[in-house]
Amino acid sequence: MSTQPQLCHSNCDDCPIRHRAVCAHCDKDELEELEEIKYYRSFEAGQTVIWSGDQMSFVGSVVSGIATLTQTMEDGRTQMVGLLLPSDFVGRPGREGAPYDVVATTDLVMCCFRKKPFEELMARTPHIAHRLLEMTLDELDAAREWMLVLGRKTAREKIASLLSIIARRDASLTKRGMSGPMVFDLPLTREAMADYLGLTLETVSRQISALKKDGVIHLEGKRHVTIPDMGRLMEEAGDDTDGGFLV
Amino acid sequence: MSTQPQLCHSNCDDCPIRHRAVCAHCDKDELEELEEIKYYRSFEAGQTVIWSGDQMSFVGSVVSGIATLTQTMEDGRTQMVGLLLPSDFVGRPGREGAPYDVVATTDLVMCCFRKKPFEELMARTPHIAHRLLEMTLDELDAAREWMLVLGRKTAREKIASLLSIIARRDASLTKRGMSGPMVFDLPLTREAMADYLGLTLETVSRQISALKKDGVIHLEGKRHVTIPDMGRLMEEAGDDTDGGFLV
DNA sequence: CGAGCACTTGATCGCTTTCAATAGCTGTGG
DNA sequence: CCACAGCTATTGAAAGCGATCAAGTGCTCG
Repeated sequence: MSTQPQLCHSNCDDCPIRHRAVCAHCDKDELEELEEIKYYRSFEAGQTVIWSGDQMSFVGSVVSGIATLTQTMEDGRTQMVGLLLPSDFVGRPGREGAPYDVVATTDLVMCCFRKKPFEELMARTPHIAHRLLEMTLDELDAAREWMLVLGRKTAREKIASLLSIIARRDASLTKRGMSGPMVFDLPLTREAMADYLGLTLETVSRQISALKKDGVIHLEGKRHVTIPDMGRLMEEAGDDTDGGFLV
Repeated sequence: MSTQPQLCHSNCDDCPIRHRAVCAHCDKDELEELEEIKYYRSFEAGQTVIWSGDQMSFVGSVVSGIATLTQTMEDGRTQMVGLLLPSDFVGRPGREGAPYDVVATTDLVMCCFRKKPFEELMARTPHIAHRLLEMTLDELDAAREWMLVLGRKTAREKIASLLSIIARRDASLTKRGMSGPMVFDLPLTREAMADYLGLTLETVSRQISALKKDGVIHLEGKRHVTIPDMGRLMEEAGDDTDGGFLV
């Protein structure tokens, strides 16, 4: 919170999220228009990117790092409602205020577009509007999957679900497959996992210990996870063990 | 389940959802194109409109009645993930299979478009694509609000939240304001409410009784609700009591 | 009048929360 | 180098809330 966001610069050609972000379908001309209204911002782990209720002056994509969307009740209870990974889009064209807090949970780089020009560009660029619709539909699917987790799964199933989501995303980013053991680092604290799953951090800790004791996962330190058998984990999550291998 | 869907016909000009549905921004020409690929279908209360996993041959709008989107786990636990009211859109252009069961909870009339032609039309009709993006963003907001309810609210707060959502929607449909007592009929069974809120139907019943005993709501029969003080209900829901009066 | 359905209410159980203590790690300063 | 603060995480014990199991009510329809 004490340091200012830092500015840096980069090029769309060697952008790591070029083919997955909101600009994925853009051709050369469209990309040039985007370049004119774009700028990069960096945030440190823990920094708040956008405060709920604030006016939003920009929209943009996560380039690297992880951010969360959270809602807070008056008495302090909080629920995470979005987990933003590289290529995910932040902001809602056509809306004024930000409805949720956006917080960087790791060091974060964002590719930002000034909101007004972006909206105008979108109005005359079907490639962007179309891609944004696609991405919004994906987010809606993820939110609905998440609702099943929140509403109907046990604490143990919730943890297993979250681990399997992170494992699959990690596999798709690093392009390792889903056969054989999967290894990754948890990008979230126990408290953030609790906010994701509608649990307390104590319950998260207990269930992770239990999964470890039962051999469903292995832990090195607090964050480094190995999953020896992905099918086993998905059974624990209460998910179909078959199908769903394309991410 | 025993009867077939019935077909009927109507005109866009006197369509009750003309100004709110996916076609809201369409001009005369666009509307004519839509008319060519549109047809109406009726469903009886309890009928399944779309089975999860099926190919979808159409997309469309709810004209009248109420439908639900639900997910089911292998062991039978179910979670409602969408509540479809008049003007809401069903289906996802660009996707093949249906990810959720769509069930009519009341008698239902839908305005359907054949999927393939609709997708083609959408590709060259920004008005439609733009409106669909707007509606999808609204749905995403609703889903995220819902996630807070599922993850962090008590049973009593969940019931109060659902009642306040239904009350507000009813007020916006019937164009009565939110001042003074609000009166409406519950469109959901106790079981459907439980599926919506991630509770059991017994808990729903108990909490409704409790809210009634405490004078937060009045009941005539099982379904007819009067809310003497909307502010009080919103306090019970754990929501901000101020602001948020535009629906 | 009885079957079926939606709903209510009661008693008990058990999972998750709450409260509390402790461990392990990192960075700071005497 | 060690003491200590601050943070994250683990673990234990007890309490509470919602689930489960089980009757029972009231209504509609045949």
